[in-house]
Amino acid sequence: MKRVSIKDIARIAGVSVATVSYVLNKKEGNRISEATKEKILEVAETINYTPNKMAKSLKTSKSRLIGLILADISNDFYSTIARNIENEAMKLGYTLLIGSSDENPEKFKKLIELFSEQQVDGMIVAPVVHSETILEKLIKEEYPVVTIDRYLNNLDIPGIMINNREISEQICEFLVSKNFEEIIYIGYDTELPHLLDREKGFDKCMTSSGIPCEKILVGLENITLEVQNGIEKVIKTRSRKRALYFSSNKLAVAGLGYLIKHSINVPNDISVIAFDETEAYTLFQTEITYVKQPLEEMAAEAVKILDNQINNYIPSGKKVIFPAKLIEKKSVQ
Amino acid sequence: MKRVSIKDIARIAGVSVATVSYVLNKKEGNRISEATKEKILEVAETINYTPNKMAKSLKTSKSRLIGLILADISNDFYSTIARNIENEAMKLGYTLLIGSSDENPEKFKKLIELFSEQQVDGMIVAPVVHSETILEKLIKEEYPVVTIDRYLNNLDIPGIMINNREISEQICEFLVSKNFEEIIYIGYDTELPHLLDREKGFDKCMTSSGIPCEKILVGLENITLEVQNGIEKVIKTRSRKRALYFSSNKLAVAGLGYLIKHSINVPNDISVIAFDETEAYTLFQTEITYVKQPLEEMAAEAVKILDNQINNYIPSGKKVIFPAKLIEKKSVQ
DNA sequence: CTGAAAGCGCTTACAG
DNA sequence: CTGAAAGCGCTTACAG
Repeated sequence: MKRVSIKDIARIAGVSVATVSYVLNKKEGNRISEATKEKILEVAETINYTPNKMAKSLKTSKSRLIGLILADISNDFYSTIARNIENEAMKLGYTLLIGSSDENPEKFKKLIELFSEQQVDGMIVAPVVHSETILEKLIKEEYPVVTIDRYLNNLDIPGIMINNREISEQICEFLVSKNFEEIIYIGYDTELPHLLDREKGFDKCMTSSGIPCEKILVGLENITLEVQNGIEKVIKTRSRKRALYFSSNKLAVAGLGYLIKHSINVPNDISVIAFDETEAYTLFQTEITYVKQPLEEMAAEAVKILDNQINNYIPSGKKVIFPAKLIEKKSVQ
Repeated sequence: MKRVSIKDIARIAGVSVATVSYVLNKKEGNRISEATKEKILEVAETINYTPNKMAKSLKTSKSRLIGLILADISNDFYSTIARNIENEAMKLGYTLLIGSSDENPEKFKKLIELFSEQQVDGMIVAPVVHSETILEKLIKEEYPVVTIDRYLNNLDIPGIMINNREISEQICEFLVSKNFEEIIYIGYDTELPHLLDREKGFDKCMTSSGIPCEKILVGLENITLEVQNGIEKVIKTRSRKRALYFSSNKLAVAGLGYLIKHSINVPNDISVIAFDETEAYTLFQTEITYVKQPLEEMAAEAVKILDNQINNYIPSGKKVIFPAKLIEKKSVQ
């Protein structure tokens, strides 16, 4: 795999590497004669020249690389974010490095280090718990970083998120208005602030409404079993008009899987509302009422802010908050 | 974002950059005294040194970067592949660049060029139609490339795939053994060889069995509508014992969505068998009988072969063919 | 045990 | 209109 370089072009065309560099980068501005210009382009073409962006990056300190760290690229929700970010990044001429953290702070840190050694111009990350230290180190170095989906307390990094607490309250108010006798929140047992916000929204509304409620909180992994056991236990008590509120797509899929398996009809036997979209909902017997995050707009904004930071770094902890939307279908009655 | 370099360490520690490089890379082999070694490590730590992999790559011509090109990273099937490749690549110390081709040869070419300019050590790609030229160019340059999931005719690149034709025949034989009066294949109208293989398997078995069959072939995009119209048309004719054979997860999701919407019961009204796994199946009323590809093993093998090619390039068109497995559930009766 | 020097493939002020 | 030269941050044979 012998690479051809600007030097080869220069030699063959009988000019200096400087001249070659100027015409290849279209920075001649009338400096170079048409003749040499054509010659150089022709040689580049025939010897099949591919520019070495590493060398360029080394010289210019700009890599046109962006690092993206999400919890798990094989999760619907994150792969949709990744895809939208890919599209936006490509538009601006960036190439994407991707890594999955698996909610593991060690892995998260490892990825940050890997990407920063790789000289990415900036990163878009969904931070995990206990990743404050590594992120603080990054901002101390004025490394452009933007968070997406999640945020961490006391961390001044620009971020893109939704109005978690408010939309959660809205969901609950919506459920309250339907006169349920019991509302069950299925969430994560976690310290991630954006998830706690969803829980807080639930708590607040439930307290003020006085409707009996229950919470099933599961670990971030192996959720299927925990969710199903949780639902089973709660449902065993005497029959009531109940609603299940799933605070993520994965939780919803786990829960709906249980309902299907046990022939529990939605919404006749129980109502369901869920966070996030997923293709899986389309195969469920009942169209699911869910909370839609504007992922495309969020991705676009994340890339835009990151690009701005890359071009002109300004310390900032500004959060851009997108309103999520409750999409009413047929799973709540 | 001022970067600290090996030079800074050398200056502060009062040694040469060569010495610093040796201890940082653990290539001292007794050359360096414990004292200077410690000193260097200490300085590196305190001034927060991050190695510049680009500079290293430039010098060594090894980037430890792998480019991954799939059709669409937001598609379940591909994001699972991506995740598995990520895991394997990380184990071997590679970092992943990712891009989606959207089945578009121009985009595919663009990504290949981008990645090769970025000096990736190798690429794992799911080639699209009409991507022969760009891939041939790559192999002429002895650039390590491995295909996954798909392959192209007359293209000598190592590849990982499943036994598409054989498993498709098996599926059909399985259906034939169930005495269906009509079997309907839902596939893509495409030239992609691995998909044609699935169709050929179907054709062969159907011809020999003599059972009436039908094919619904849809374009690679906007499949939902086409699949649903196709099924609707076929189903209108007088009632028979029918089976639907979906040749991809996306087609299956589109088709099952139609069945759900029209309250067509599986397997009582119609049987269903599908290629690939997807989370969505778990929310369908009936457990879907499907073809499982060993994606984890395939990803591991792809990375392994690529790594071998990177370490010691050998022109090869060898295909590693993994057997797919028919997982019998309850959607065929 | 350690350092000076060349060089990877580029860009870009500077000089002519 | 064009080129010589320095330098980005590294590695590595070579010399001592």
